[in-house]
Amino acid sequence: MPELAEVHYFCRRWEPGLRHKVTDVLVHAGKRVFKEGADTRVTEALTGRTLDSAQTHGKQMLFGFTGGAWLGVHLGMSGELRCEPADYAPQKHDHLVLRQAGRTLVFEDPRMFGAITLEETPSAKQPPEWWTNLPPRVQDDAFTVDLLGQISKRRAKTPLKSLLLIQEHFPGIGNWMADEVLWQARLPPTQAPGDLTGPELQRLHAALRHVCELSLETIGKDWSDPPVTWLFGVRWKDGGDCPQTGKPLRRDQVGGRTTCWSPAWQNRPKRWSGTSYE
DNA sequence: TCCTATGTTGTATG
DNA sequence: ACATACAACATAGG
Repeated sequence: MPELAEVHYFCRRWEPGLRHKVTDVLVHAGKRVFKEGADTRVTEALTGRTLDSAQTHGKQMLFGFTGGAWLGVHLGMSGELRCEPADYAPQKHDHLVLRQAGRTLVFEDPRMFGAITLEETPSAKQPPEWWTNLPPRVQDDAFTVDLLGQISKRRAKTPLKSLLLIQEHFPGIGNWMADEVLWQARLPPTQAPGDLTGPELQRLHAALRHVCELSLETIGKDWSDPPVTWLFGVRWKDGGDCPQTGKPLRRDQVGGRTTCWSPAWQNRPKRWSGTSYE
């Protein structure tokens, strides 16, 4: 499930635990989701500590605890965070469970493509370096059209769809959001980024911003659907029609990922070589 | 039974 | 060195 907006939603599931002490930690030790021995260190690091902060950056989450313990969470393909009653009985795929007096915070991940890291710093005000070194968010001021142009030049021939999935450049964009952005920007998924014109880069930038912001306000806030005018509502299975043209959507493999798009809508005007009206 | 899946990483290939 | 392609990971559901 989890892309930018879903990650934000799941992060908020743990917010009721803020300012409350962790009384007990239950771990499925040895599971692959735990990186660098986090499974053996997490109990001592978090028991008795208070959950102090919760934040997201793209698909990454960071939970800060008093005393400078930092739990990094990535949901992979099937991860979820939930807040359950204090007497909740952990299930098969609940690999990390934090007990508090009034509730139980749960990390569940059946497919185990997720990741849990644990790092200690001198204080709860000093996040780990990996966190402070993350690239600008798509929603940040630092994510400019100019930056998008630079990225597009550097990976000039990578299919646009594949480019948008590179977390180093577009943190939080996943398969459905990439399709949505391309559809809203009216650009074909196989488009070469290096050939994008100025106006097309502007459109791509605007669509990235819009899709991120609006999905955070809907899915990210309360799991409600984004506008029915989006591709989102019809992209999930075969047989859907383009909300703009009414014509059948196509599903192709692009860069190894299923890509839903509307050929008649996501096309570029023909141009004569050697002329430039942009 | 076979195919698909909202992700990432390591390896092979060009 | 660099970019791109693809298998692999583990599980559930259609």
